[in-house]
Amino acid sequence: MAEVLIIEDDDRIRPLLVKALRELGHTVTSAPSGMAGLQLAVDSSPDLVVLDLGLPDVDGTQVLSMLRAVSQVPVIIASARDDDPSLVGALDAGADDYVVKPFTSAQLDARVRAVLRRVESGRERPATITVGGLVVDLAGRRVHLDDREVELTPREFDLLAHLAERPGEVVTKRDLLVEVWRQPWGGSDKTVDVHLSWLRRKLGETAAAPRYLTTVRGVGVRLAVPEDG
Amino acid sequence: MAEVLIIEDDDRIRPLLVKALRELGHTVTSAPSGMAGLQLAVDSSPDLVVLDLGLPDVDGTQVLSMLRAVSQVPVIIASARDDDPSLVGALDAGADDYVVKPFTSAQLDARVRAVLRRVESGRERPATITVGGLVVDLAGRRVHLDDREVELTPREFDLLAHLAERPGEVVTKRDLLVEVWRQPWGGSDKTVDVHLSWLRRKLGETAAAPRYLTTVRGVGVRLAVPEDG
DNA sequence: GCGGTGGTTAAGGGAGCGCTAAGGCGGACG
DNA sequence: CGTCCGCCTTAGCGCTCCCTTAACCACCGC
Repeated sequence: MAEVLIIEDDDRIRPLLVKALRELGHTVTSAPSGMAGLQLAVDSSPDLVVLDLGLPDVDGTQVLSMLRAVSQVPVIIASARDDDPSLVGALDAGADDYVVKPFTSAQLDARVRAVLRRVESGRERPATITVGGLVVDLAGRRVHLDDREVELTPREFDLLAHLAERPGEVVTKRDLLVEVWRQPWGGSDKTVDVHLSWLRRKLGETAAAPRYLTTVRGVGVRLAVPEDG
Repeated sequence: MAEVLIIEDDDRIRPLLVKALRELGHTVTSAPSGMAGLQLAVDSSPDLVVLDLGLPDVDGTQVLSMLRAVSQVPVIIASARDDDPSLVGALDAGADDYVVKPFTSAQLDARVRAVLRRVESGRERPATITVGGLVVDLAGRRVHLDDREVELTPREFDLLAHLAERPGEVVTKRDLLVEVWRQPWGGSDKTVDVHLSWLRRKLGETAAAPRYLTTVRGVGVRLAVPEDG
C-alpha cells in the first residue's frame, strides 16, 4: 500500500506497530529516536510518518517542526498525552492526525488510510476539466460547451486541453509549441495564432469579444471563466 | 477563514458549536437532521462538514456515504461513541477525522484547521502576492485592487510585479530598467517615470497622494501597504 | 533663483496579433 | 495505384495597441 516510517522510542511498542502495519500491507521502516527518524524521513522519503511525542533525544513537536521544514509528508502523532494543549500544539505544528495511546491497530490503520486517502485525492488528476460552461473530457478527447458537443481537430483539442489544465494561467506560445507541438527547437508563433483563431471560432467567440480564451499581448494566452455572466 | 456546515441534532450542543466556530472566524451554517444537512451540503457547498453520528432520522454513517457520493468535501465526525468499530467505520466511510464527545472548542478548532490545511495544500497554489488591497496574480498576470480587476499593459504589469515581489523595499530606476526592461546598457529613466505615472492612475492614486506606490526622491520607488486606512 | 529630479500628457511609430487564403502532407478509399 | 479529403503549416495584410520619445510643468534642495 504505502511506505510508512515509525518514530517511537519504546522498544516494546515499536515492534508491535511495525508488525501491525506490515500485516496490513504497508512497507514499514522505524527509528528509535527523533534525529534518527528525521534522517530516515529525509533519506527514504516515506508516504506517511507515525511520530511519538515522547522521544528521548528531542521533543516530538520539534521533530515535527524540523520535518515540516523540509517535507510535506503527512504525519500522525501517537502520544500518551491526552490533553488539549498537546493535541492542539501538535496539529498546529503541522500534524495531520493525533491518536492517544493506547490505541488498537485497527484504529491506527483506519487513521493511516484516512490520511493517505486525503493526500491521494489531492493528487488525483480528474478525467474531465470544467471551466465555466466548458467541459473537456481528457480521456475521451471530447469537448462540450454549454452541454453541446464541439468538434475539434487533434491539434485544437491538445491546445485546449493544455490550457484547461492550467485555468487562469497565462501560457506563452513558446510553451505551447514545446508542450503541444512537441517542437522544442522552433516552429512559428503564427501557427499557434492560427489554431487559436480556429478554436475561438468553434467556441463561438472572437478575439475582440473573448469569453474563455484571452490573449495577453506580448506574453501568451489564458483560459479562464468569464468575469461575469 | 472557511465555510463550515454543522450537522447535529442536540439543541444544546449545536448552538455551542456554531458559536465556537464563528468566534474562530469561520462562516457557519447548521442543520438539526441528516437529510436537512445533506440538502444544505449540496446547496451551499461548504468547505468542511462537522457531522454528528447520532442523528434522529438517518444514521450518521449513512449521511456520510450519501455525502461522499456527491461531494469530496472534508468531513470531521463528532461522536459520543468512543469505540473502535464506530471510529473505523466512519473513517472508512470517507471521514477525514473523528473526535469524541465531549471535546473542547480548542480541540475542534485545531482539527478543523489541520484538515483544511491538508486539503488546501493539495490544491494548486496560485502564486499571488497580496499587498494590502492589492492582489497580484503572477501566473495569470492579473491584478485586483479591492476585489476589482485592474487592466494593465504588459510593461505595467511587469513593473508592478517586480515591485510586489519586494514589498516595502526601495527599488532604483536603474534596477527596474535592468530587471523589467531587460536593458542593462541604458534606456531612459523617464520611461520608468511614465509607466509609473500610468500605473498610479490605474491604481487610483497620484504621486501627490500616494497609496501603494511611494517615490523616494533621488533613490527610486517602493511598493508598500498604506500607513493608515 | 537655478539646476535637477520627478510627474504628467501628447504623439509617432513599430511590434504583435487576428484572420484569410493557399500549399503540402498523409491517410482513407475506391 | 490514383484520387480525394482533412488537417496543419506558411505567408501576407491590416489593424490595434502600447512603448518610447519629447515637451512642459511642478517641486525640492542648494
